[in-house]
Amino acid sequence: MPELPDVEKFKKYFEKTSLNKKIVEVECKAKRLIKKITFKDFRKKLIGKTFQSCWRRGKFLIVKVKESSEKLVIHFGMTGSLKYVKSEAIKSEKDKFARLIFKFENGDELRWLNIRKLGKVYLVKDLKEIKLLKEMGEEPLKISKKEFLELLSKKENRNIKSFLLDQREIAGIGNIYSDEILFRAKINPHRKIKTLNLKEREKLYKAMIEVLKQAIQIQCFEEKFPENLWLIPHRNKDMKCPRNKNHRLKREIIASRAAIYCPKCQK
DNA sequence: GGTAATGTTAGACT
DNA sequence: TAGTCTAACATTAC
Repeated sequence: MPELPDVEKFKKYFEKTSLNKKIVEVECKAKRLIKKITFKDFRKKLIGKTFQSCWRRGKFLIVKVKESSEKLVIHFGMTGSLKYVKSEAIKSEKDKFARLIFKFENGDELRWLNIRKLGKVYLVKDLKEIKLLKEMGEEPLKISKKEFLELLSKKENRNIKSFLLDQREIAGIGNIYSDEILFRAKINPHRKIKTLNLKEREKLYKAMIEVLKQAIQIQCFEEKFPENLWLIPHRNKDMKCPRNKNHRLKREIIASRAAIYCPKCQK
C-alpha cells in the first residue's frame, strides 16, 4: 500500500491520533526491523516522551520527538500501515502483524503493522544518517516543471518507469502510481526517456501531479477511484482499460516490477 | 503447493 | 568509471 499518497494518509492519521500523548511503553516483536540502534536503547529513549509533530518525505514518515533532538523515522516497506487502538479494544483486537507498538499513558496504543517485514524504523538525530533519505530526490508535488524536465534530460538513456520508481530521482512514487501516471500521460512503460518528445514530457509532469493530488484527496480509498480514469479498479481484476472497455490491459514485468498498462492507449 | 505482492539494494551487466 | 538493470531479500495471501 504505502506510496506517497498512502504515507500522506498515515501522516494525517498519526497527527489525529498519536501526538502529545505520553509514551509509557514500547514493544517490538521484530527487533531487526529497528535500524541503527538496539531496541533496548530505542525503547529507553522513547519512554516518557511524546510525539510532537510529523511530516512525510518520499515514502518515509518522520516524527519529531518532544524534548529530544531525535526523530522517529518510519518506512512502511510493501505491506506496512498504522493502527491506533483505543484502550478498551486492545484485548479484543489482536494484530498478528503488529511489529512495533507504542503504548500511551491514556491506555491506547499505536501499532505499526508490517506483514512482510520489509519495513524499517529508525531513531536518529540527523536524517542524513539514513542513506536513502540523504540521497532522496525532489518531492513530486514541489518540483517545478523546469526542474522536472532537467531531471529527465540528465537521464535520457533510462527507462521511464524505472526512472519514476527511483527514489533518488523523484521521491515517493512506487509501482502502482508509476503505472497510473504513465497511463494518465498515455506513455508506454517500455519507453526510454530519450524517445519522449517535449509534449510528452510535459504531459508526464502534469499527470504525475494530478494523479498524486487526486489520490491524496480521496485518501486512497479504493472505492473512490473513478473506474473510467484509474487503473486501480481494474488491475488484477477485470483488466479492462478505463478509457475503452474493448481494450485489454497487459501485465508485464518492466523494471523488475509487474507493470500494468494499456498497449492501445499508451504509445 | 505454486505464485505474486504497493520496496529497497547489492551486485551484475553494459 | 558510470549508468542502468536484475535478482534477492522476508513473509503472507490467494
